[in-house]
Order: sequence, then structure tokens, then C-alpha cells
Amino acid sequence: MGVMTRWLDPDEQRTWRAFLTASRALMETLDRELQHDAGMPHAYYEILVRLSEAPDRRLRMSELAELTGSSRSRLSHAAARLETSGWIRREDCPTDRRGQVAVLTDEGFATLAAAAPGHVEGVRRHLFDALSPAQVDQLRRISETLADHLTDSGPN
Amino acid sequence: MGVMTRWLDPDEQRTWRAFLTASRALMETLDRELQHDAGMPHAYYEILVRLSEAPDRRLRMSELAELTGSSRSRLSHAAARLETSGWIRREDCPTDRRGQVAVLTDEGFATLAAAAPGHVEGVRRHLFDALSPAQVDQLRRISETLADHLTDSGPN
DNA sequence: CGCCGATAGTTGAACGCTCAACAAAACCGG
DNA sequence: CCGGTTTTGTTGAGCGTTCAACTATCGGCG
Repeated sequence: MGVMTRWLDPDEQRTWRAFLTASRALMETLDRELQHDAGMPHAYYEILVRLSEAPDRRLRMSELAELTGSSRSRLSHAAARLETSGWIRREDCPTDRRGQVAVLTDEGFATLAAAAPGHVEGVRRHLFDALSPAQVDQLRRISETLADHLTDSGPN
Repeated sequence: MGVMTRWLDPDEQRTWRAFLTASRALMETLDRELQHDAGMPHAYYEILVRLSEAPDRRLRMSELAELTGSSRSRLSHAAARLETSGWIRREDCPTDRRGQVAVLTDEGFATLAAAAPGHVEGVRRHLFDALSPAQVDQLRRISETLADHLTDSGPN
């Protein structure tokens, strides 16, 4: 490690702060909207989405944590809450006695189905509608690059 | 409001999920790094930064909330904690008896100075180093567009 | 088989954020 | 100057996340 810090030049500074402002505002807005009209934070919505897409609407906790990019602990707490809300149910895994499978209940699916249109609408309004098609493409490439870069070295 | 939802097409879906993954991973990584080697979350770091840049290293709570994009409540809680850490101090505002000014203490400044190089290094490693100069420029434009779009209609 | 390190998942405490309610002072029209 | 509205900042409860510690099981090697 060198002794001199390479500070951000004014352009980088501007980029970094704009990114912080935008991504924070975006996530907070969507979180608030989802909390308001579905009674759950965005993170929980994502869990239900992943479950709804899985075969039989069921996933190992471990898989689910991977897919939603959350720690096992976070998922465990979230699952506890989702379970008392009646949106998921946890069962023992038949092939691994340590394991648990999270299952989306019918009630959970219904709640998700009710929340989805409004949320998608929000994502459109706050993200896609503001950008040109070219920018959407740029954002995809940038995000995929960053995601790769981060998950290479960044553990959970 | 129409009755039909315009769902995200596969490309939009992919973009949206990549963005979620990337921004979440980025923020979590930086947060963890900052928490680990400066003992504060990224949000608190930002508060100290803004104060350090202000004339006399002091700002009205209200200004500070604006600059850091946080609610008054959030800032109030944060300030309470930063004050017990000895990094800021709160004084009555001379021109408005409702007001408070947050002042960065010498100890706060020193802590910030100690944390900054490592954090900047992190931002470089996890963000700028992964992108081409063109992508950095694209990211700036995209972020500024989104930030404008969101702060137009999105209150706190 | 028997042990030992890895893996799966949970738990509780500490902490930060949100939301709604609140107090106090400032502003402003009449 | 008076009364209502707005602005400023704080507070407490409830919730979600982190981190470290812990239990239980699995997998593999001797």
C-alpha cells in the first residue's frame, strides 16, 4: 500500500455524489411506496418474487439468500417475519436435516400479485421513464460490470 | 390510471435486477469497510464530510439534512449519536431560536481525516476502477438525470 | 468407524431508520 | 398585534439489519 491517496478529481466527485443521491433517492422512494401500499419493505418483496418464480414456489433458505443477495442472518430474520405475516412457511428439507425450505403460501402469492402492478409502475416512473433507451442499455452494462466486480471479491 | 400493467420486458428486467444487485453490493461493501476501519456507517461519514466542507465547519441542521439527503428525523438521531461520539457538537442558532447548528469538532475532523484515504481507495477499487472513462461519464449523466427526476416529485 | 473442519440456519443485542406525534418559534394576513 | 399556518428540530416506538456466537448436521479423510 502506497502512502499517497489518489483523491477523486472533480468529475469523479461529481459522479460519485450524483450516484449516491440518485440510488438512495430511488431506493427510498420505492421502499416507501411498497411499504405504503403493500405493507412490506422492498427487500421482502424481492424475497416473495424469487419464491414465486421458483419451481413449486419453494427454495432452500440458502438459495434464497444467494438470489436476494442477503446474508443468512438477514434472511432468517426476514423469513421469521414473513412467516408470521402468513406469506411464507418453512419446512424441513427432506435431503438435508440441517436445511429449511421456504415456501410461498397462497396468501403470500396473492399479496405479491396485488402489490406487483403498483411496484412495476413505480420502477417505470422513477427509473425507465427518466432515461433514454441508450441510457438504459448503458446502465445495464455498468451495473453488470459492477456486480461482477463486486461479487468476485466481496463475500457475505 | 389504466387497468393494464406494462410489465418489464426481459431487457428491462435484467437491467433492473443488475442495478439492484450492483448498487446494493456497492453500498454494503463500502458501509462494511467504513464501519470496520472508521467505526461509523457511510451515512455518518457523509455528514462529517459535509460539515468539513462548510465554512467554519458548521451548518444548520436543516441545511445538513438537505445536503445529505436525509430526513430531519434521521439527521436528528444521527447527530445525537455523533455528538456522544464527540465528533460533532450542537449549538443554538443565534438568528433563529428554533434552530440548531451542527459543528464538526477537532476530534471529528481528525477521525474523518483518518478515515478518508481508505474510503476513497474503496470507492476507486469498487467503482471507478471497474468502469471505463466513458462509462463513468454515462453513469454521471444517468445519475444526475435520475436525481433530478426524483427530487422534483419525491419529498422527504 | 470416528473425528474434524465446513456448511446450514438461528438467535439476541446493538444500532440505524421510519413514521407519527409533538413543542417551540417564526412568519403572515388582517 | 393577534391568530392561524408553516418551519425547525426532537422524541419514542417499531422495525430491519448487522455482527458474533451458537447448534446441528454433513462430508471426507485417516
